[in-house]
Amino acid sequence: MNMELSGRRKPTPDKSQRAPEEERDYDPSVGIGLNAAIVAVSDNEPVALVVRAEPDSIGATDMLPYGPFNPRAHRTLESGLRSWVQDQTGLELGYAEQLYTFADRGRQPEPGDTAPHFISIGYLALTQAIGHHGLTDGLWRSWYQYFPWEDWRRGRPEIIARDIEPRLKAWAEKSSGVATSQPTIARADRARICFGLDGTAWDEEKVLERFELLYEAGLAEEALRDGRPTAREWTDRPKLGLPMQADHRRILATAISRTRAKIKYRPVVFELMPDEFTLYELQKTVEAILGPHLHKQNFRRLVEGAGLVEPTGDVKTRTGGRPAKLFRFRREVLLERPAPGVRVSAPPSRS
Amino acid sequence: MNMELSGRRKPTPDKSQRAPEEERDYDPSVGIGLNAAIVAVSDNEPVALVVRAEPDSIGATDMLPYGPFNPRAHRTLESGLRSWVQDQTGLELGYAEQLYTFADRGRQPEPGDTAPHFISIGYLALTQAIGHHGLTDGLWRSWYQYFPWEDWRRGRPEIIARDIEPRLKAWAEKSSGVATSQPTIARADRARICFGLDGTAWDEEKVLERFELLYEAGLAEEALRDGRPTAREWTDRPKLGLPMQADHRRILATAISRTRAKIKYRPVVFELMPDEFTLYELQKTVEAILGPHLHKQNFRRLVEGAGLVEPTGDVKTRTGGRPAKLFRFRREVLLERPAPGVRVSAPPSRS
DNA sequence: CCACATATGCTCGATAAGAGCATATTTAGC
DNA sequence: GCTAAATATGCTCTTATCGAGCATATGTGG
Repeated sequence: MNMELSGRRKPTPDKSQRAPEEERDYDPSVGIGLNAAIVAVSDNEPVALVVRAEPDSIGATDMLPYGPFNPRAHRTLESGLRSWVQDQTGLELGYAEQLYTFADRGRQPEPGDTAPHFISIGYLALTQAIGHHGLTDGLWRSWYQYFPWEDWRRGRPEIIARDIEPRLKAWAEKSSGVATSQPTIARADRARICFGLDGTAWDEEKVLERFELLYEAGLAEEALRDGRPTAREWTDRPKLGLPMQADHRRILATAISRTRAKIKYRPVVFELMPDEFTLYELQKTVEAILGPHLHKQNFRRLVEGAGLVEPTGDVKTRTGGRPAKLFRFRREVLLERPAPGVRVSAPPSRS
Repeated sequence: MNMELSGRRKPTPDKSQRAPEEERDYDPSVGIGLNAAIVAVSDNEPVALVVRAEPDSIGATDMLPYGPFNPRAHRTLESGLRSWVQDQTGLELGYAEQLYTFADRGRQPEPGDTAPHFISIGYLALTQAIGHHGLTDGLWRSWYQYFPWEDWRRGRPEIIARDIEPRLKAWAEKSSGVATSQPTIARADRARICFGLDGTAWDEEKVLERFELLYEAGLAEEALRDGRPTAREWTDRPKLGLPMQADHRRILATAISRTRAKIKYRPVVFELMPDEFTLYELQKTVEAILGPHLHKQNFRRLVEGAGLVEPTGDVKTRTGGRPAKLFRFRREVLLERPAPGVRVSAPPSRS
């Protein structure tokens, strides 16, 4: 390959600032897709906004709202994303942040050297769960339908011990063939760490690692579609979550990872809440995302003590007991300290 | 724009999986650049590997190793990056992770609708500081040369009170003109939070936010180059750090942010260390990156207590005092708990 | 009016973190 | 060789934080 960037040896020409890029051999057959994982919590269920492919077409799967990045029409990646989401679903995004850029060859159907390549730039958006009215298209679907093993709200999900653990163990047995002198972590160890097997603690943030492991082991339907070698014996296996189009499930997994991580150190839960809410509703929203149950009194102390909320003065009655005070988010905290999140520690794992 | 993705309304054609992307209007004039912020610590100085443009050419600036992504030659983004770095500098990368994808129009010289657009995918690599031998090109340069206000190792850097604070205050005075009914944070507040003004605590992780603020205020040389409106009165101002080519300084800022954050919760310091090291050397490396001085005894307790290291049995003499035990990284921790980092808390800010 | 459910305030003990004291072992200078 | 200085290392003490439980307040439904 060329070395033209080694400016010290070989001076770049006059128009120095741009020059290097223009001189390179560059492949124009790369498309750039913007993908949005739009997350909300509706009735204590964390949901993502998906668009359905035609149900009766073969291989129809859900997909995230997405569209190509057009540098002429879009000033920034994020504005391009917002415009696509608006067009496809009618939703106007609030909070949004970039997640990751995916480009693995082979992570799309019909791979091959001749196929044009696509890069997916994934975004995470947090919003309130507005009803299906207001949406021109798309629907809210629980993210646990795509990742049932992530739902620990009622204890350790059965699917892990029943469907995942035995298959991962089998996959780990026939090790990767390649000599493993490398410092790569052994398959069995990866499985144990990712899924909390053999007494290892469950880390709710490892959503992406878990999905990647299942994909690699040929246990995600997308692996079959992509023609991965290990996927041949797959057909008789139970579905491990709903598949999605292209690499969208991977993007959604990244979104869940990020959401679970960020909720702990930045006040992002409030993007998911209505203007006024009770502390218990707030707690339930956090639990919907993180899984385990939290200690109610300590949660109160934490949230109030951090100055994240202020009482509105009103109360919410008909809660089945003593009326709950209503609170609102104190936006001012963003101006104070480096605004903390809802720090919670996982309870002793109930496996 | 088109709505062809709304599959529920308008069925996608037969080859359903690929179809939507191919039908879109997609602009092929987008180049994809891979940029590497390669970080090491040499003699207690955090350094990045940069390639110098010809010194006597006009506007010559440092740049990060980079090259275009070529989907035919590169299986993944990361492998493409490794290959570019190897070609340009002779360095073989170890640890690498993706940082962010930048694409703002206007964040490059000669912007305009006719100019081709480039997307920069930034990567962070951590490595040992090998000598300049072994490098075919490029040099290690302290990252504090690009961001002098980030160097808190000898207390609060003077440049903040002398050069930055007054200019940011002036910039905040003539507010953004646009009516600020929006919940956007006021300029003065942003400056205060980013740079720890008026008694606000310094957050060493806000490296990117600080640089973005300086750019926006027209105080970064790149802003002048990009023809930003506020940059007109800039010429008589002192340089605030060395500028870099294109948006490379922004990528480096992101890399520093990520490094500072990650070192606290993942054992990534060890990527920067030789195989054997003393605890004091380890501490000095952490301090080079994070800035403030740490309490030596507690640092020992923390690192040893977390099981991150094990003694080799040897000692290092001629340290100027009692010989220090040598340690090595216990790679096994990666197989145990979700492997913690070197948790450190900032000492009371010495402002 | 009572049983019950939820909301909310407060305390207690375990643990981890910040800070300092004390001791060990070397090098440098006389 | 002896001593001062420098660094390494172990231990203790205090304080902040967190998990957990008890107690009380104030509604709803029968």
